[in-house]
Amino acid sequence: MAQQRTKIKELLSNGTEGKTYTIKGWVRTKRENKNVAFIALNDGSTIKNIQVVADPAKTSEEVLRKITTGAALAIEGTLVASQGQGQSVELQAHSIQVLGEADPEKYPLQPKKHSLEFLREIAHLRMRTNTFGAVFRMRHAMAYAVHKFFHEKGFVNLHTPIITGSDAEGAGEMFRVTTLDLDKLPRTEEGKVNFKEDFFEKETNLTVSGQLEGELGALALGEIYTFGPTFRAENSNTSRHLAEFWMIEPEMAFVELEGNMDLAEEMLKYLIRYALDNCTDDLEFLDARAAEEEKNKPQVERNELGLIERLRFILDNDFERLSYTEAIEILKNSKPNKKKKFNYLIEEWGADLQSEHERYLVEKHFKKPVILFDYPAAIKAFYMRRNEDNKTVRAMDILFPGIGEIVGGSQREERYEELKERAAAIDIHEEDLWWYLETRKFGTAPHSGFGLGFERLMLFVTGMTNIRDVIPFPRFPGNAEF
RNA sequence: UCCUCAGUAGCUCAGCUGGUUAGAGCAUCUGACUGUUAAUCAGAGGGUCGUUGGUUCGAGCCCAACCUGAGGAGCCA
Repeated sequence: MAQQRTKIKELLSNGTEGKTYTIKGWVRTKRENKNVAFIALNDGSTIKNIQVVADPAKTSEEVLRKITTGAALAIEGTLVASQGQGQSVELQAHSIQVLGEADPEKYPLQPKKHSLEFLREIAHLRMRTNTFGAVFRMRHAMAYAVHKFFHEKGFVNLHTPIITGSDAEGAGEMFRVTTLDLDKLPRTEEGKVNFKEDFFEKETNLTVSGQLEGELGALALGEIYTFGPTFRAENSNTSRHLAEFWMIEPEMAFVELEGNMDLAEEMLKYLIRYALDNCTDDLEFLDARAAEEEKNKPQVERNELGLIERLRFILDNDFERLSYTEAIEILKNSKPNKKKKFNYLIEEWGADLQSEHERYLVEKHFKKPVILFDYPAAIKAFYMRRNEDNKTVRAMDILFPGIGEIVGGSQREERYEELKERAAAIDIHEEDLWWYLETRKFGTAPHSGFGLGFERLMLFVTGMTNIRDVIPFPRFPGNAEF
């Protein structure tokens, strides 16, 4: 078996009939009788299996017995036209080597449908299934497409820190980073923990956003983006939140809110087009899978469009852009509001929108992605650019059907005095954020950016419905297994 | 964190009004079958009914607490 292995994807698309190949992979199923054995082998390079045909007369009984679902095999054989129906070519095995057995009594993945909940509990093995193989191949394709998109547009990939010393953004609970001995914490004279003795000689946490550092980059390099892990210690138990997730945060100098919205829409469409163009096999599988799931849902909850149709729909339609104020008007006059069907009724300007309101706008009223902008300052972050009306800020959220908020961004407050004032109003001390404020002192300029939740994009693109199923090893309250 | 629902074989589930020895499909194993497609047919093995406590002559079923999971809400990406 000196020959180099050929990946199954390559073999199926470019293999030459009559030639000898070596393939390596894992058994999905084996079917056999006295005269012939069929092995469906998968190596992860594609969702497709190759059918290996083995002659029981030429294969030892011991080897044949060890070929069970999950076993790793190395096979040398000749690629031939298939005599059966389901595939055009198959590999006629000359020799089969069992690299690793998988005890069929104990191996949890058997050739049958498993629930996603069960597979989540065996995340170390779930990537061997069709569904998760497809999802994680697509996750790679999307990550690659993100870098490709920004590279082509001349953005610089800026690596912002994962450990941060500023608790300033106030974007929720953070994970503490420390090397202090928790059993013997050093104390100050007032009895508080003395962080002067900690590794960084100050309190440090895992980042909740690379935005503030990203802005520093944009105000030097022009256009930057970050793409890295982000951490929130919120006690969130939903199908849309993770404690550790990946976020893409572009930041552009000399760009105002409209350009920001343009970039976000262009990017989302680019990524979705990339999926349609490059992940055909996996998408077709996931499309069929989602259609199967739909059948089990009551009529009212079913999607009007299938997965691939939904992706095409995004490409063919402009996102609906409307101000918060316009959205409130629509919601105020909507049927569910008038008939008091909303749990939270919309009565006046200034109310924060609930999930049910966002869903109504996206799924019922406009039936396409919606970009909401110019929100009340009171419900948005301190760093967002204040409008001339003095009550709204240049914020924008992109809402997607079935997912909700996929992008959140804004034009940033570039005026020193205004920014300082707004930071102080929510008790952020100047000495903690001096470096951020200084960019407004020296050569400040209008600039904008947003954050795109990578896993939320993955939900949309794969048709999966739980965010824990689009990241290989999900982190959420009470769970850091694997 | 809150609300709702669920936890029975490896997996997905049924289990009547509380009543004798807890069932099915798939998976696994054995046998049969000359090319199968999650093969088919026949048979077999497989259970601390989430945990703890309670009610009762008797609990898979009723009650309580806890644990785990799902859906929804909040926080947000």
